[in-house]
Amino acid sequence: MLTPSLVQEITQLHADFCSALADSTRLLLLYALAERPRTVSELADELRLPQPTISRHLKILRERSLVVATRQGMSVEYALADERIVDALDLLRSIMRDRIQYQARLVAQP
Amino acid sequence: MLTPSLVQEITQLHADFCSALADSTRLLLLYALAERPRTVSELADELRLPQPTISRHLKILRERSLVVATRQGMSVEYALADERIVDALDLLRSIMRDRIQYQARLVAQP
DNA sequence: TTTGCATATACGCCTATCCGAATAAGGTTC
DNA sequence: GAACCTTATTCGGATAGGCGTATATGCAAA
Repeated sequence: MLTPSLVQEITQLHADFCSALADSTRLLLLYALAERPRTVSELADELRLPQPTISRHLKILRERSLVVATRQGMSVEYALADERIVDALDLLRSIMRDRIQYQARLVAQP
Repeated sequence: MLTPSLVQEITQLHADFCSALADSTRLLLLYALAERPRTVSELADELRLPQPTISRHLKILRERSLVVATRQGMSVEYALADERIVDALDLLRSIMRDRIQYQARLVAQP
């Protein structure tokens, strides 16, 4: 049953997390930060994207508490706010992989 | 390291799943279907949304293999394609809950 | 085959979001 | 405090995605 409180929580889940995950650049940022914290310019170098683009995406991730920022001297270091975020993404990836395998098996059927 | 194949996979993860999850109506549909399969009109009743709206969202979920459709007499029954989809969403929900608790604790600090 | 129910699609409009380019803001170093 | 480095923001234009309404399609029962 979709109780009002569940509806409310799912609405917030969308507003906070899911809509933030709906951009491939932001997914790449999260995976890059899953390895280790990085500064803005490091991220811009690694993703080969303009620095303003990176900053804009980091702002969205920061506002929704997916990443945290700490100043380190002249630069700002970003890190994942919760390691489990990539766990959730990895779970989706394995679902996706299994689906592809299943579809490939269907095609291979005589 | 963001290897080309990882970048490729994440790009597809976004295109297939994450962008499909970036709508609160679709999240509600997935949670409704997590309980039990339902027909289009049942879903429209439960979410109190127009039938074309439900059909449009179901099409998106179906195209990305998040749900599967089977005809049952005069109506069409939809079901989750993989139960783990809601597991991933539930993981995100618990991250969200923990974050809220953490922030509440910060505010409560003297 | 005609009628009717359930679902799917088309169209037009509106809003949200992304990007590139330019510029501002915040710290650090000298 | 002036110059510099890093990061953040703003602006305009382009695009994608959502919704309501109307309508089409697909089965099924008679």
